[in-house]
Amino acid sequence: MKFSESLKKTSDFQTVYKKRKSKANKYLIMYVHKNGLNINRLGISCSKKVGNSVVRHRMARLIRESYRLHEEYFNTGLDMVVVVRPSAKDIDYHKMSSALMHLSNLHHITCK
RNA sequence: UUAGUGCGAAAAGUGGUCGCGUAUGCAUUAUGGGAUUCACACUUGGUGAAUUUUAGCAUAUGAGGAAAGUCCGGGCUUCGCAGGGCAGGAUGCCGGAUAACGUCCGGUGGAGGCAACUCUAAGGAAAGUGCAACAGAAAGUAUACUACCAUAUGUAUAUAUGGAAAAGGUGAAAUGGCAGUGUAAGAGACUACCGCUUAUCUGGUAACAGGUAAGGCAUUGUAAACCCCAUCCGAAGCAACUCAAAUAUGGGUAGAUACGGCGGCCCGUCGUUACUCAUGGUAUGAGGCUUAAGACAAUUGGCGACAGUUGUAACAGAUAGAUGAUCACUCUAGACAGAACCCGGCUUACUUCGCGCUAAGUUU
RNA sequence: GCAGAAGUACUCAAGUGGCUGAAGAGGUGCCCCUGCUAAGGGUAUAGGCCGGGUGACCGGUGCGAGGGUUCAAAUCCCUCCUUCUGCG
Repeated sequence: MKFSESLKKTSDFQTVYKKRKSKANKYLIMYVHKNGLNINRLGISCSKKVGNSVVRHRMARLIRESYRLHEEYFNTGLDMVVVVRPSAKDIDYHKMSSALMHLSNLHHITCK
C-alpha cells in the first residue's frame, strides 16, 4: 500500500476509540480519528465471536484488499479502525468492499 | 446387494490481471519500472532509440493431516549440582522396539460380538490401617429371627433347655457349587465331578498352559482409599536464553561566567553543554529460527514395531504476525480447519476414494 | 505462544464416597403494616426437564458433557466443552 501503514500499538487503538467517532452498518463498524500525519493508518479488529482463526484471518484479508484497491479515493491523515461484526462471517469480497465504502461515505473521508 | 469390520491414499485443478513475506541477483550519479514520441516487423502485441518521471525490478519459493487440544515423552536453553536419601509425582500381566514415553509391536489371561474383529489402570487384600450407609439374627473376633429336630412340662397350641446351620426372609455381597450317602433333624461329617489352596512334573525366555498328588474349604469386598513391592523422574520454559544497546544513574575531563527564565537594570536565584569511563540490561534491534533421533525410493535382517546399507530431492520462517482478491474454463461442486523453537506419540474435529475380510440374502 | 483455576435451582453458593428425596442466603408467592407505594415484619409451598394424575402427589432423569472404578459417584480416574486469570 503506497500511502498507508497498519495501526500497531494498543495505545493507538485506544486513542481512536476514545474519540467515539464511529459509524456502523450490518457487517462493519468504523472509527476515524485525524492523526496529523500525511499517511493513513488502518487497524483491523476481529473478535473471537466472529469465528475460528481461518475465518478471522480471511476477514482481515478482505478488508485489507478492499482498502488497497480503493486507496486513492481516501483522504490522507487519518487513523481508521475497522471492527468486524459476527454477521459478516459468510460474505464475499464484493459485499465487504461495498460495506467499507459505504462507511467511508458516511464519515465524509472520501475525495471523489 | 445390505449390514459390519480392518488397512491405505488424497485434501479440486489450469490459465490471465492486481497484491503480500522470504532468499538470491542487478540497481539505488541512469540499471530497472511507468508515461509520451519515433523507427522496425506487424492481427492483438513485441523489439530498438530518444525525452520525461519514479525507486525499485527480475527469478525462485511460500500452512496441515490434524498446523488444533496442550494430555504424555524427548531435543535445546538457563538456573542448580561431590555423592546419596526423604518427601512428592508417574507407571504397573509377559517379552521386545525406541532418544524417550502413559506410545508402538508380538504374545498370555479376561470381557463383548454369529463372525471378521474390537476393548482391557490386568502387581499385592495370609505386612498393616481405614471404610462397607439403609435393611438384616449376623457385614469379619461371625452369628441364630422365622422355620426344623430331640428332651422336659403339657390334651393340644405353647414355654424352657439343647442340637444343627439345610430351607425362608434382608442385602451389592451371607463363609465353596451341585448330586448322593448319612442322621432324631442336619452339616465337607463322608463320597464323585467342578472350583479353590499347597506341593510337584512337563512345555514355554516369560506371562501362562496342561497333568499328578494332597488338603478338606480356612482366607468377604474395596488399593481410579491410605499403603506395600518393582521401575522411572532436579526445576523452569523460546514471553527460555545470548549479543549490541538510546535514555537514565554515578564518576572524570574540558568549557565558561556564556545562554535562557524571574527582573526596567545590577546583584541574586533556578535551569541548561560537549567528550569519555563505569554500572545495569529497560525501549529498540539482531541472534535463537530451521538440515532434522528428518522425508522418499530400493535393498538386507526381523512374524512385527523397527534397525542397517545405498541412492534421490534438498528452499515457509512471519513478528499486530506474510498465501489473498478477481475473471474464465473443467469436474466428483470442494468438509474440518491457519505454522510461531523443533521432533515422536495420544486425543478430538472432519470430506472423498480405493483395497482386503466377515455375516445374511439373491443369482449362476 | 506458554502456565494455571473454576463450572451445583433464576442469582450467590455449602456440600470431599451412603438419611442429597440437594443445606443456607437473596429473589419469587401470600398475609400484616399504610389513604397508596417503598422500606419493615410474619408465613408457606414448590424448586430444572420428561411422563402419568381432576388434585394431593407418583415415577424417571438431572450437580458443564461423555465414558470408567465401586454394591453405591456432585465427590475418585480419563477424555472433551465453556468461562476466567497470570506471564512482554
